[in-house]
Amino acid sequence: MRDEEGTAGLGDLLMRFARTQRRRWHATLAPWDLSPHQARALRVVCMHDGVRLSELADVLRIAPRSATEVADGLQERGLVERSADPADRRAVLLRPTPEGRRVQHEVDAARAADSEELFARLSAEDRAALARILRTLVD
Amino acid sequence: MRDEEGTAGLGDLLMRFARTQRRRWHATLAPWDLSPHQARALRVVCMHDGVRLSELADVLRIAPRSATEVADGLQERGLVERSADPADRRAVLLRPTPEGRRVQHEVDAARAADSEELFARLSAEDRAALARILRTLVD
DNA sequence: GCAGTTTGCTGAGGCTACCTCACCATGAGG
DNA sequence: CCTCATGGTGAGGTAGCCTCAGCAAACTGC
Repeated sequence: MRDEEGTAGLGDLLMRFARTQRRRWHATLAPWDLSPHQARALRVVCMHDGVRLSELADVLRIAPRSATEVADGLQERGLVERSADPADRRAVLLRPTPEGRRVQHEVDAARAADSEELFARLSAEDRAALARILRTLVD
Repeated sequence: MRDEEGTAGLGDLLMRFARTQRRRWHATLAPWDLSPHQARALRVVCMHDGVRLSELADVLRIAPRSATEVADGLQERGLVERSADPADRRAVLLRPTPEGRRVQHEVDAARAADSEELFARLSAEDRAALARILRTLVD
């Protein structure tokens, strides 16, 4: 464009690659029939081992009501279970089931493998540079 | 994670930043009440000046039926108009209206400004490196 | 030419993933 | 206690996709 290779081009490039990556992630998730949000939620639940719905909503950046639905989906598949929060009887704690943990590990491995494949064409230096630059941007 | 800083971390970083960028783009678009797809479509229509719905569907990577809806949205706002393709009377050519061109320029400028702000913390070298690396990945 | 197939668009209808609003139960602070 | 804030959920709505069927126009082979 008439942009002498400015930041707009950078943004486009990034968006474009992110789209590819998202598409691939979606495909990676297909065997387990999980949506990206569900996979992220499962991950969070497995990490913290006992997550409130409101926290989940916060992490996923969706409305609390929508977190209920994500949790429903995972619970239907038997990957998490709702339990009472001993500290607050209003709250619901999401905990992973053994099956949930298993699936989470599988998904994690699949994702890592796919990521590896995706970034394979990059040299070690470029990976390091990319990581450094992205960290600067995310800060 | 237990990933000795492998590519999974890279993918996460990228996704995370892409999310930020997407959110910002969405916010940038708010004044014109356009969806990302509509903005992309408007851009394509302005670029090529005469785009078939099927081409649009192709570029946006959505089903042809959905391209009709995107076009409907832009037409309702008076940004594009449907005209007959002289070469194929089945086809519909999307053309920008003067208003459409105006809006497209404004959106483009807003996007460039936002992008500039977003990447401001990067040195010129880092921008160049990022662009090079992303181009490698996109190839 | 002209039947048969393909192509370009769109109406109808459905799904998913969001949302807001209203509600209930519980907790926290005068 | 009485009020107000908070955590989750039922009800109901919307946006943006999809598939499928249908129609008109364009190709294709005989």
